[in-house]
Amino acid sequence: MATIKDVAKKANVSIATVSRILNNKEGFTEETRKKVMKTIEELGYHPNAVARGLISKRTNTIGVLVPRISSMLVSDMVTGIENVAHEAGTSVIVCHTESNGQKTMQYLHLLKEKQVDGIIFTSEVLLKDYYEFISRFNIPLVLLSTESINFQVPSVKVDDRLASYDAVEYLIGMGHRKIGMLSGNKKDMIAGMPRVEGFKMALETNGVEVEESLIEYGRGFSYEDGASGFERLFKRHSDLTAVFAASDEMALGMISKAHRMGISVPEQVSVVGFDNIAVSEMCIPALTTIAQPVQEMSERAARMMLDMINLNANVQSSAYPHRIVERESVKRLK
Amino acid sequence: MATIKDVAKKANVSIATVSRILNNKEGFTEETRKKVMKTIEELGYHPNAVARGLISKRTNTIGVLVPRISSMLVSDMVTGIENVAHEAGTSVIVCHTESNGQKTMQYLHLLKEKQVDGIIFTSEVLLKDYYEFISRFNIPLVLLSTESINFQVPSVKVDDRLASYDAVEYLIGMGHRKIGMLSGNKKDMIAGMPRVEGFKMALETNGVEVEESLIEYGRGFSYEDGASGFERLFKRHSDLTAVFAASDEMALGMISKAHRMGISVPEQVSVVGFDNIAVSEMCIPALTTIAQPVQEMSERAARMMLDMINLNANVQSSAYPHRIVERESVKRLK
DNA sequence: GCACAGGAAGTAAACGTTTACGTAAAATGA
DNA sequence: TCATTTTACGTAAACGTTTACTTCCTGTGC
Repeated sequence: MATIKDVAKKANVSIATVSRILNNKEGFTEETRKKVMKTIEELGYHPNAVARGLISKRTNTIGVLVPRISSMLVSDMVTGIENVAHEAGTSVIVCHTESNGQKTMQYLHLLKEKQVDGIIFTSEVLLKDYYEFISRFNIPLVLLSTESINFQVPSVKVDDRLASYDAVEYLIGMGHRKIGMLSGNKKDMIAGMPRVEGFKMALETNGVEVEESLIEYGRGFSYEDGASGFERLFKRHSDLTAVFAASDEMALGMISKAHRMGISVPEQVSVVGFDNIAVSEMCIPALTTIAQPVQEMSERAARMMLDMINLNANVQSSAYPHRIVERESVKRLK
Repeated sequence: MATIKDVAKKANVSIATVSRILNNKEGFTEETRKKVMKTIEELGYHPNAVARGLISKRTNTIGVLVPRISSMLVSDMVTGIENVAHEAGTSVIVCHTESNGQKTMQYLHLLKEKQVDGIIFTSEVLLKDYYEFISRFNIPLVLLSTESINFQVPSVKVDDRLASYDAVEYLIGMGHRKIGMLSGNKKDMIAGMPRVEGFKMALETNGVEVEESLIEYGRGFSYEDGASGFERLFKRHSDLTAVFAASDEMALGMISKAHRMGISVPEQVSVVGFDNIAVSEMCIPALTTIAQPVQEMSERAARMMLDMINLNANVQSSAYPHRIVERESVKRLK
């Protein structure tokens, strides 16, 4: 395989000159540039990024940690990040942590060894161990679709509490009073708790009594959680007219289960979801949901990362606006 | 940041010894091992994979090229590959080619510069340029969910023609005669043409006349393609009782459009899809479809890749069995 | 004609590892 | 006990770049 030395020898220049030419560093004439470029072409030479990385301490690579949540959400995030990263000449290594602490630590070690320029951590609680490891080595870090309460780390996310509040208020506006909630994991401080709080707040603010039994907690935010959760919820409250689901997948699970139980959506019970994943508009009835601009947010996170890396910038966390996407899963009560 | 030199100095040994210990290379006593490990711990030393990669010519990294097809399929593939790769201590760099030839070549250059140990190319036609570039540098290559007719490259995929044949024969078995097809891109030699051929073959074999107008070609395999395709198809043949869609997303698009047109699935028209993506069982009606064991296939591809890299093995292409997943989108005609 | 600025190019060190080779001491065998 | 093998470890080169420092040359101003 041709190296910079081969090019230098064949072109009768020093390797420094070749390097300068490749990096546009001034100190050569147009004539030698042409000559060198020609022999590069002839030899089919490609610079070795590993060698370059060794000396420049830059690998042009970032790591992205994703948990085992909705594969669609994850896919959107990775795509968004990868797009802007690639634009800037940097690659992304994906790491599926499966929400497993041990595996996550393993990945962090790996990424550190690989000398990634930065890490984007998504959709999960940033544990102390993670944070300490990352900051000990001064690796730039940004959080996507999550945030840290204990540590100061730039993040990109929507205001979950507020989004949830709006969703429920929307239902109330449509005439619903008896509203249930399909929540994710109770212990999730990011997407769990805040959404429940928003739910309660919306009810209270609008003078609807809050009953704990109207909230059904799931293991996670999956289709399965939504389906089984709804069954239990409905058993307790067969008179509810609407449900707010903490994720679109849960909403889909609920719709499916309702269908099987002979309950029609939205005629008998309305539902609004959360996330606006691609399929939410593909299903029947098309899902009314809270949209997170995931692609945009991901791109933002990537850009923040790049700024931290290249400009050593002190980036700010940014809250993204959610919005309600009205489709067909909510019925207006007279 | 601590390097191997720091460790060596602090532990009073040579760097060679530290290296040997870290790589289990024999040539040290248990005593010195303990001593060295202790100072590694104290210094918080982590080996630098870049330096290691430079000399060992191994980066423990592979590149995965994915096109802009169903984000769910892509997600499953990447997950499958990443899982087994990580198991073996290698990372994966994802590259979204967006089915863009120029961008793909860019990525190939990038991956070569980054000295990846191998490349997994998915779901797309392997162009001559791609192949030549990759093979010129002797980069191990495996194809996932695609294959090459002109070049000999190990691949993992299902037999599209056969799968398609089975799908259509299934419909015939359910009493359907007037069957339309929603195909993807006509020019796609991998997932386009073969599936159409399977469709025709099944009809012929079962004594049903084949009409070209029963086939509607799309731009790709998307939801949109399915929706608009069905509308045109139905305009030509309002008497069809079943449709075979070349992808689940297309099938979903069709169902949605049918719903809007006041046509009920499966009562008036049945449909079978292709892929068995996660949401196909979440929708209403749940989709009857041809399942490709994507996760399994992806894992297989990754394992093949690792074998090529580590054992220099001469791996064999493997065809994976598809199967029909019967759900609720097909009605039996008496 | 000379001092000197400035540009083009070369030299060599450095980045953090792995590893072939060398060496001294310990273990083995007779 | 001595010769020989084995073991534990050190030395230094190599991997393919970037870059600080140097050198050489051309041109400029006086």
